Amino acid sequence: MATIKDVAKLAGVALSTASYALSGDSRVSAKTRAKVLEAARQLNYRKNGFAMDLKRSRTNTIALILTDLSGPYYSELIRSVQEVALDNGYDLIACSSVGGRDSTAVKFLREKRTDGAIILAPNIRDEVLIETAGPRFPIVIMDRKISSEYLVNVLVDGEQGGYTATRYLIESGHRSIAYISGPNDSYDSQLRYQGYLRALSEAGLEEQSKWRLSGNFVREGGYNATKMMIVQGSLPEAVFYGNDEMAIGGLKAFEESGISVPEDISVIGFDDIQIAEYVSPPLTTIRQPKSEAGSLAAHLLFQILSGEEVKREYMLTTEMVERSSVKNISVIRK
Amino acid sequence: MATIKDVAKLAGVALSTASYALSGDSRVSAKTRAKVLEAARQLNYRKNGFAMDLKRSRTNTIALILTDLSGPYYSELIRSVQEVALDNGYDLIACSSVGGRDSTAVKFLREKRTDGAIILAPNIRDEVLIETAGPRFPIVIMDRKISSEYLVNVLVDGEQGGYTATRYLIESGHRSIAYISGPNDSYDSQLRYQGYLRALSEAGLEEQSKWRLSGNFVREGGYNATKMMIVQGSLPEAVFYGNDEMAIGGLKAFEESGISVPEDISVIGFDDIQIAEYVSPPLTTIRQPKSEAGSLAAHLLFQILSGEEVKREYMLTTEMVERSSVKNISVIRK
DNA sequence: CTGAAAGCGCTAACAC
DNA sequence: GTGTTAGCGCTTTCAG
Repeated sequence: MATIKDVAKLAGVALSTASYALSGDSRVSAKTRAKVLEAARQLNYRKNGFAMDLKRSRTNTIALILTDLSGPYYSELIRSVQEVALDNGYDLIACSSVGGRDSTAVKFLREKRTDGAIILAPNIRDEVLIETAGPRFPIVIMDRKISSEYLVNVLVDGEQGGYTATRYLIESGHRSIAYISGPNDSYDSQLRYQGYLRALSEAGLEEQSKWRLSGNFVREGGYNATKMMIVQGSLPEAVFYGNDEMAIGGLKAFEESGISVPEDISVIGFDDIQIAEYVSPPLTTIRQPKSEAGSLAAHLLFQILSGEEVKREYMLTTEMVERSSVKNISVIRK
Repeated sequence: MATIKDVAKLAGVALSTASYALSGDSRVSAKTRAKVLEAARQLNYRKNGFAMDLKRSRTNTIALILTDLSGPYYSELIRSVQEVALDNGYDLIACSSVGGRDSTAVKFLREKRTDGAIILAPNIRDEVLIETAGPRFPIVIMDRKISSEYLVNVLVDGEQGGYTATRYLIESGHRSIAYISGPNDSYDSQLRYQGYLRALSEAGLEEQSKWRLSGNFVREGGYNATKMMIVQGSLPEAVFYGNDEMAIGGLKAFEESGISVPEDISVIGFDDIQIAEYVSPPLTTIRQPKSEAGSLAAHLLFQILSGEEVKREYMLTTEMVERSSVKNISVIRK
């Protein structure tokens, strides 16, 4: 691999001149620059990124850390982060946190291979984040609330969202409402559940333990939980799925059992992933402001990087999206 | 930021001893190691990844380069690449190629910030790839066919897939079949189109130009193209969408217009993305072996990295997935 | 087992 | 304008 030294030698100039020419410094004459560029071309010279980063001690790159690089939920968010990064002239890399403490994500964090990071990976422990963040390495956390210096939280009000969803179901005349949760240790799932409970108790309704199932936030889990409810024989009037993926799994389970949504049972999801409007029936759900959250997170990172002050916590709100998976049965009741 | 030098000083040992201790070299005594580790802890020492990479001149990281970090199609593929990378003790980062020659992807490629790369980004030009690949930097290309030293192709037989899809439609009794294509410059779209044409001509059918529309491989595009066909007034008996996303958009357009699938018109997609079986009706489609392709690509990369010889090109085949969006009307014809 | 020293490839003073 | 030089932080010979 040719180095800048080789280029300088071939061009017959000093090392630094080559460096200047290559980075377009105005000091070098056009003629010299041409010579250097030509030499670089001949040698198929490629600058070594690490050497540069090491020297500069900044990378011009931020990391987006995700538990799983796949998954529909993240799509919009990634896109918005991407956009903001590009606008700011920064590069963005996505790393996965699968593998726990040996994961790429943790390694990149610990070794500070980027200038900052946005975290959406519940499996990374709080301490790692707290230890890693610093005045020269800002971190924006989107998947939980941690109060610590140098850590900024961008959150979505899941409690309110859970409350809104449940409330909507109740106002549509439903009295028995199941909640299919995400993983038990999920911050988001817990918040939504709190909201669900609040709406229930406000309406004088009691939670029934047989109607609290876990679906792990995945389609398959929603499907299984729903099947289980069906097999048990007693169905609620409505079910609130902790996210859209599980709701979609649930829809399939209902369909397979000849139970029609929303005629026989109402369904509401959470997130408003892109596919939600394409399933049948189109899914009524609680929209999370994914793009907004992503943009905000990225903007905050760049603000910190450029020395501006930002708040420690930002709370975004959800929004009800009415489609066709919930039926208003309050009239029938009368 | 504390450096290894500070650690060595605090621990009262030489620089190299600290380095050895930190990397677990067996040369240092347990006692010394403990001293060093303790000093590192006290200083909250973090090794500088770049310095290490620079010295070692390898990164232990591979890059997966995607046009768009989002999108459902990639999910499974990413997951399988991830898995193989983890198994091989390598890190994986995903970079986007949006932004063309200024994109993160191109920068990482040119500056060789990883040990190798897997490409799934049609917007990166052939030359960039050819110039970048080398004996010390293997590249696996999944989105087109390029013959060049150091470049390995992992392809899916789209022509055969397009043929199979169309053939299936014809055998189910359909005589007029539309094709909704991806972008015109898409290698994949072209291949599928070739297969479509082959099946058509083999059956003595003619392609009708009014039934060749472009949907750009996105849901919205499929929706619009379908709407356009509907507005034009004359519908084919079946439509072959270049990918599932467009087919799902099409399904929605049909539903909105009161045209029922598959009773009034048959629909077939391509890819078999996860959601395909959850839409209504469940989508009949051509399955691309996404996980297999991802695993293979990653395995090849590691084989090359460890000095093994591999073939230049690997071709994977597709598979028909029969669900409910195609109706057999051949009986009716008789 | 430990320590001194030589760079990895590059940038950025600083002197000419 | 151009060249000399001192490191960035780390690994790794090579002597002791």
